[in-house]
Amino acid sequence: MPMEAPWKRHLKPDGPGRIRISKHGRMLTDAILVSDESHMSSHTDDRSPTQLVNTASLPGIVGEAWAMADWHFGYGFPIGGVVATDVDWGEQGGSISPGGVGFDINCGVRLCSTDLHISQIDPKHLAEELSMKIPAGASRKGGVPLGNSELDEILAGGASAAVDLGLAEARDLSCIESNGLLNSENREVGHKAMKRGSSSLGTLGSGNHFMELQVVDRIVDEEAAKAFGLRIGQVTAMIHSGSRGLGHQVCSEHVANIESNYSRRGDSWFSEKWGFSVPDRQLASAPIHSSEGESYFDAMNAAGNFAFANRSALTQRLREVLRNEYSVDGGLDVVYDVSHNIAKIENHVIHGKNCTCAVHRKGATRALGGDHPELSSSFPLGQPVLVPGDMGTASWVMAGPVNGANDAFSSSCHGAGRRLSRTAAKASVDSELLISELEEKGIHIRAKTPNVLSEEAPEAYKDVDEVIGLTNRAGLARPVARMRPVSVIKG
DNA sequence: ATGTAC
Repeated sequence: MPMEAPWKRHLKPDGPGRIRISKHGRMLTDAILVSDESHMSSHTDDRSPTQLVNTASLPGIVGEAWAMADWHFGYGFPIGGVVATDVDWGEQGGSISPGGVGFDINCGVRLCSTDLHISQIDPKHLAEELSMKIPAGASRKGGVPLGNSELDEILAGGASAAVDLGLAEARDLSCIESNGLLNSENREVGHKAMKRGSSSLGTLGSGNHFMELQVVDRIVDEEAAKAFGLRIGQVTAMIHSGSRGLGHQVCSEHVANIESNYSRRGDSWFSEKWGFSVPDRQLASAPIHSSEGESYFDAMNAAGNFAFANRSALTQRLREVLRNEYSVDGGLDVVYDVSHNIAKIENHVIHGKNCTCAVHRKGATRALGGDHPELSSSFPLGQPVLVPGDMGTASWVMAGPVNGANDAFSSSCHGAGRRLSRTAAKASVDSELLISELEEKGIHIRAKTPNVLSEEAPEAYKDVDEVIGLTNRAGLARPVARMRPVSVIKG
């Protein structure tokens, strides 16, 4: 008989949509799962709450360790995890950990609105056109070739550098998280990562990445939907992609570098250099003000800028396709663009005290209140929170609070969350059958690799509507509008 | 997620 996971004896309901794991063992803080009894019981894998519990022992952690409603198993940290550390903790600051951000640095979602009504488009034809014009799949084929100086401009300037290079529109910038720009002073991105970035800009990638045309099929919050420029029957476009091989390379190198400072000590991993101890080697972290910590943070931001530019370049390709079909570009505007794999320095009030902290969001979306200075009064009803579901069901737009911050360091879920592992999904789903089933539902899908389709099948994901409901009940973000897919491009 | 193994 396998031993029961210790956290199971420390669970207690903590209001609607929240289950608290009280501090026990090596935890420095409590942990909170956005979940309820029925949602909990649908999870047969105990490993991700164990991962969440492990993160609560990161040096310098503040508040609680959170798992958003779409939590599932990840590298060290659970996906859906939100962990904040005090940047002024100890001699060199609290933890910064590459595992708390993920391999696809600044993977994120962009939602675009159009002037088109669903009755004006031919989704099957557009799926075909998009599949020919949007570079997708694991290769870099079709990406924008960049010289080293151009690539460095992107790493320094993010989405605005994409505008300068003619790969994006200036009017899009104010509708991107952090205006599409993260501060990277040194851009210490190795030559391998530079090479991988030299021809992958403007490519979708593989796995759960996609470009999708959708139709707004439900409005829950009329006022916010109107403010976001959304209405029933309208065609929208959603792009889910990240920093491609460049970000992956940056993460791999820094994971290796930081992990190399840890060695086994009893049942945990210890860094002599920093006096840090973590229960899992994959949680390896460096003090944020150490040279390793600063170097990772700076390179992570550079890779994050690449991801903003990548989603910008993909938007431009989408505009070209629409321009070919209609006289103009379909009136395509960016509603918002969010990151769901990033660590950011933010000010928060924790148990009544102000704290500058490094908020790690790994598979979690920022959800700022409408009065936050960054939104500069453009979203008075709360920051748009973009939640892609699965390709056979729907995606959602939510909104952060009207005022102030939510309890999870202003964070929300980032998707439906995986129910089946990639391998389990591949074993149980026939991709040909899936294509015809989706076609019958009016969803036209084009994929570079059939295997990806099985991995991404609707049954591989949790019910997105349930995840949205939990997030709402937990008081993190409120649902605004639901979009149903009609044309889907996969890698 | 990923030049899905250097």
